[in-house]
Amino acid sequence: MNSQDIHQIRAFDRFYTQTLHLTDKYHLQTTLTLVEARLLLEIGENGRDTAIQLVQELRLDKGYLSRLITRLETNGLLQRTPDERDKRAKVLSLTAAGRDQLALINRRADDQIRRLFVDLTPEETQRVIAAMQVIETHVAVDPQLKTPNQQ
Amino acid sequence: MNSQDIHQIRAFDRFYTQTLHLTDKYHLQTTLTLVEARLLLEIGENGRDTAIQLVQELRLDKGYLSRLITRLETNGLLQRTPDERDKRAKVLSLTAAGRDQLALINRRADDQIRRLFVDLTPEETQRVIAAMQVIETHVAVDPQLKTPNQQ
DNA sequence: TGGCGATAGTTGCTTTTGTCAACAATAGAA
DNA sequence: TTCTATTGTTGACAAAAGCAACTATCGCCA
Repeated sequence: MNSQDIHQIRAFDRFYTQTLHLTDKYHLQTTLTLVEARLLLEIGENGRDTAIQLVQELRLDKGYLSRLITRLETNGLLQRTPDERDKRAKVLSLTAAGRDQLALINRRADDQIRRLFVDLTPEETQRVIAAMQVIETHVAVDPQLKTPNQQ
Repeated sequence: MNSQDIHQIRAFDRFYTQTLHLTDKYHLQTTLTLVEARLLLEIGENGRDTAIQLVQELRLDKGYLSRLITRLETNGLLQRTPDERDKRAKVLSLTAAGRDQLALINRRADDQIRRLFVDLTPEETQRVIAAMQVIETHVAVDPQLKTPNQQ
């Protein structure tokens, strides 16, 4: 792999981060911060999450997470219910309002994707999607991801 | 563009953000924060930057930026020299130490890319790069990027 | 069974990061 | 010249994130 290749890949990285500006994708025009949106997403998709699972999946400090959850609970977006089997743990789930909020976020994210592809012909769109699949199936997962550095 | 397409694209986004974990790419194992690394990168590549240009390019608050620059200057990584033509402005440039640090960051970023591609055959690598180019040439730039929201 | 190290979550405290507004100095146009 | 816009700095503050100590519970095992 020569340095020209690396240069191109890094250029793509920059392009992708800027264009898709992944950082503010989900919480666009909601009152939620990015982390809160990610929390909602995670809890909403997975169903029965517990705080420690989120700490691992989202790589957050547990104290920080605890406060985030409290905030979302205060805002009525999720609820903590005691875990029957493990009385230390609390199972997190979205309220109806939380599901609404999540649906809104998803709709916005979908819209954003649609806008990015609006000028492409169906053929071009398919080419891009195919290209994404090529990348996804070939590029290895960075091993550093597997060694969480949070407490 | 159907919802299945959108779903795939969003899945790719998640994959890409996580795998490349773009957020901590540049400052890996250096003493610099992400923003500082981006600053160094920007100044290093562009040569004769001025604070206001960085405000626009990196979309930072100018007060915040001012302090960041001070910090990097204190650490001996860059210097401010008075602009001849505009006495309000100061031209920013890397010191030798700054260039060293930047080189280190670049080396680390390159290494990370290399690690991600290490298991691919040369042919697969070329396919991925080609796929990236397909995406890059087809996907539109998000118009929101063109309307800076910083002061 | 009960004692003990590990785990889940909360809380207080601190640091880091980012925002906002006011300000001085200079630029540039009327 | 005078007035407004621009560049950069600073102070005050708010939000985000991290660290460490603590409680309650778990689960192992002697």
